Amino acid sequence: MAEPGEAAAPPSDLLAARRAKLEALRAAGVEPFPHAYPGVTPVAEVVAPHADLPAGEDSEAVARVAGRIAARRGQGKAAFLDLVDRSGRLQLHARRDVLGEEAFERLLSLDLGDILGVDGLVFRSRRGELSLRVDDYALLAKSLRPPPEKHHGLTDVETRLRQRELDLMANEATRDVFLTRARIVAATRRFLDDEGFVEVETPVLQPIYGGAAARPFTTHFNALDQTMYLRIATELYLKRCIVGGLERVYEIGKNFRNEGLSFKHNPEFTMIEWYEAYADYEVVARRTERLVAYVAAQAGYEGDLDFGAPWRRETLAGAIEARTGLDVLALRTRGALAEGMRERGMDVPPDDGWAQLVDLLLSKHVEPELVQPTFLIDYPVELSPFAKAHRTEPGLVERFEAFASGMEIANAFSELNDPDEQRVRFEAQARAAAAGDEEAHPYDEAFVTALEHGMPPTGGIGIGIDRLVMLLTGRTTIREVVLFPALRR
RNA sequence: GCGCCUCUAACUCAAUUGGUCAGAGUUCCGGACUUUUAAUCCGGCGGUCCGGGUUCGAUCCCCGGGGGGCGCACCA
Repeated sequence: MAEPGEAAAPPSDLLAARRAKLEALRAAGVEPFPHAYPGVTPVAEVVAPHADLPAGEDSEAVARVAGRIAARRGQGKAAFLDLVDRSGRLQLHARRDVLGEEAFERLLSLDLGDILGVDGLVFRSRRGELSLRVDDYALLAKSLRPPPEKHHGLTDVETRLRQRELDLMANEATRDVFLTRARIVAATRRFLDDEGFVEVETPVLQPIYGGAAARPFTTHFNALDQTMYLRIATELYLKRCIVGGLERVYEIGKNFRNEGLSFKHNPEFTMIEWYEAYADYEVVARRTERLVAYVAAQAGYEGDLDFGAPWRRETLAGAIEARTGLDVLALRTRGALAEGMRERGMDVPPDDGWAQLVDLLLSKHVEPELVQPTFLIDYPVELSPFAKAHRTEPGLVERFEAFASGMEIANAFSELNDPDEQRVRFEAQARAAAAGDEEAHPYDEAFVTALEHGMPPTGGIGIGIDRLVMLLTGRTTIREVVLFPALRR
């Protein structure tokens, strides 16, 4: 790989040849980087109306298209070029008797990867390919580097991720993923907007982070000479919006967590959180089912996951017992649960408390089994500092997480709105922090003060958009659904 | 952070497991060709991630470094 800071410029005369052409074009009075090319029609819209045009016949339609030259097949006094734009690919037929010798030769001297605009007549070739006869053309931008291999595309994972523009250029499947991602986000907004939610924007740069168990990215605000954090969740500010009376709010945005990379973790990732007054977690669960089913349909999802409501529901404790035989609610001390785990031959991390062991059992023995969309409900309070106590089960809170394809995709609660109880929870987190838990929640007095003004009963949820996109596009790593994922340097 | 694997032309791949074998296709250059579509045909340019070491000789072996992949750890 190239050294940092140095252009990745191999000593190749491929580059010199392209630069020489650039200068030759300028010398001939051709502007290689013109300002605009108005009136372009996507090639898919050029092709669509002519499905019935017989082979070998001209239409009466002319069109202006633009895109990148992807292939060229010379024929002496004529040539075919393939033009690719966002919507598809279209064959061009250039003829010397139509263009004249100079324009024809100049067109053929262009390189693969150059951006070209064309006016021409729609026809179908003898071999049946819908094509455009080039009547006039303009170079719209000269490409000074060779594009990826035209048959095999670009396969090198590192190049695909570091130079996503080349991946998008060469691989239609990559373009499809990100177009689908855009549809998923748009459909999510549409769904919530139609149900009376207000989209808001809360601070990304925060004096105190909170709302999740994670280590933050830390930075410094020079003007105030104070430490700032990139948010790890939008939760606390959104609940302050509920206190303020907005009643139904959502935010789609990036969160940042200073944790490891994996197929399902990127340090910055997109989350939607919504909060609705007067709702509990059951109301939120039902809305989640409808939202995801709607989004999947809008994204054209045709895979094996059935997002139709209702999703399967299991209690967390029941799910663990069914798969390990351990009743974590009966083994309610660290010692008892650890003993039970050891009896079954499981390793017990020495520093984990009871709640961490429950979390471990969940992630090791339950989560991977949850392929079809499933809600796990009713979590231990120790794992859930912002969730309201369960109305009938002592020691539990009203919380669910949603899973699919063995991966968590959402986390929701009946929100804790008792400020005194919230203060107690923060104090417990502070003790955990003092004991060395780097992911304990910092005490957020501004949030508690807000709760003291009175927050209505509220249900809230966070859904990982990247993971949802993974499910709906059939990708198995988050890097395939994030345009520019985190890589070393 | 740990373990395993990996790095050959701009791109997609092959080869040697120490010795005139670093090769093919794409791209690009030159030539032929007015309905091709991985167009075809002829000729040409171009390379072993970096730094050390062993050796008569290293792309191949050893050490160190860098990038990447997978797994683990971490991570609601």
